[in-house]
Amino acid sequence: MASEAAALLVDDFDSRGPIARPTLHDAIVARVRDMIIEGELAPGTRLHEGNLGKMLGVSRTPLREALKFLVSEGLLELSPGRGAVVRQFSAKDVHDSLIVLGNLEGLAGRLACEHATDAEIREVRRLHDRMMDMYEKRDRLPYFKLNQSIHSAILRLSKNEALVSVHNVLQARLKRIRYIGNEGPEKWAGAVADHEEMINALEARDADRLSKVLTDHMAETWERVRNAI
Amino acid sequence: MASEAAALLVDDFDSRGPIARPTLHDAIVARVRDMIIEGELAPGTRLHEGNLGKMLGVSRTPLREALKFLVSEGLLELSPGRGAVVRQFSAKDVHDSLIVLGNLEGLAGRLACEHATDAEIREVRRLHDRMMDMYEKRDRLPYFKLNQSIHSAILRLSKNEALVSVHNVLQARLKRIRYIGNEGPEKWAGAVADHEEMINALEARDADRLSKVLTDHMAETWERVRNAI
DNA sequence: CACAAGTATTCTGCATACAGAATTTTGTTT
DNA sequence: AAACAAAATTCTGTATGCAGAATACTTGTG
Repeated sequence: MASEAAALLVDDFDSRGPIARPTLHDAIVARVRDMIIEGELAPGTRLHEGNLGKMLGVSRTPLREALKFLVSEGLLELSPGRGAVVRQFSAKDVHDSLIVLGNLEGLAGRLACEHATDAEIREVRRLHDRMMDMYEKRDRLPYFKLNQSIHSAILRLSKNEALVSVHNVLQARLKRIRYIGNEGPEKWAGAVADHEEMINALEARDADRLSKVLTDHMAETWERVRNAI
Repeated sequence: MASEAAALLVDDFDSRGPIARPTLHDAIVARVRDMIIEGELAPGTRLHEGNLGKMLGVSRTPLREALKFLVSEGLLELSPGRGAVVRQFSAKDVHDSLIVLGNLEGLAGRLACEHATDAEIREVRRLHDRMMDMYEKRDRLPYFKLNQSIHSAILRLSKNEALVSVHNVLQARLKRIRYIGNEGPEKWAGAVADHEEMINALEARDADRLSKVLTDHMAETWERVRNAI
């Protein structure tokens, strides 16, 4: 039973090495998180433990544990006596989060200039160039994904676990909104210009410049996204 | 049964108004969090669901849900097949977290200068003066608590929910360490001087100055705490 | 026909039961 | 006495059962 249920969710995994193998808990969390981010579970939706559990092929117990986890991440809200609800973010919530994200990315950029190796920076450059290719072709989805990768990479290069972790939490809350909020051509061009400056600043290890670009870039993200809320 | 268990943990609560009344879940989370922060559950301790549950007067189901919540907060780690363990923070973890906290408080100060009302700033001044009284008397515990209140107040005055929430998470992770890490007289004096500058900058609504003091103050916190790890 | 009260149903929150993994204890051999 | 193997025990992970709250439905009344 346990293994049957797990089979539906947990990918096969050859367990060499001491790496923690994915648990059912992790799989449920990841799955429900994706359902929220991709809009399958719209904000305000009340999560029905019975149905959702049947849908995922797990019983209520591990599902409820996963939901509590997502409550702590801020993706769900708990309404006592009536279970979990997909959290609604107001325009102010989004704006506030973007301000914090901008600040965190600014800090990450600063630290990355200090701690990244040359090889790591070259790797970001490769991501950047591939992203620019996609921009030339106006191929939105791969552009979007590479864009995300570049930001994640800069976070990772800060070599600051705590920073990565809080950034991820905030990022996850907004992912859905940023996913819908697709800018027009003019704004897209602006974003691309920002990215040119980012990679240049990183290669020059100019912490102040990189930090500023990243923070400002996030402020512009608000402009791109605000009317999509 | 449910109500009996709840009685052990959940304070009595007259339920007028639409304020969410504390649930057993919240009570367990708060209780275990406190046990970790106060060192009753030392880092590395493996949490025994049976014992801990009996101790708190709740069954394993809601306890496990609470533990998952605390895992997401970063206070516990999950070791598949062997339950939850109180997370150990390395010196680097603490340092990294303090850097992020410093940045967040800096941002909070900047925003507080913008958004706080005069009355709110006067309220912080009152906290500050009371704290200085406690410093004169060298009364450490109330000093410590007032100190925390001032920092929380500045966060709150930023009027940025997302900022408050990520700050709280990081703060909780370090609370235990900061609680032990009691500085000597020289460093204490330095911290007090920082606080003088903070309140002055806030009253002058000098965002740059307040932001800088807060960030630097956190860097000094590292010096005060580093040998306690 | 609208609406309120009472009833039936559904759903959450918690407790318990059970299987299998992890750990400890015990026994045996060298 | 040390080291290994096997058995017994404990503990986690999951499923299920049950009580009470929340919701939907039904029926009676103005």
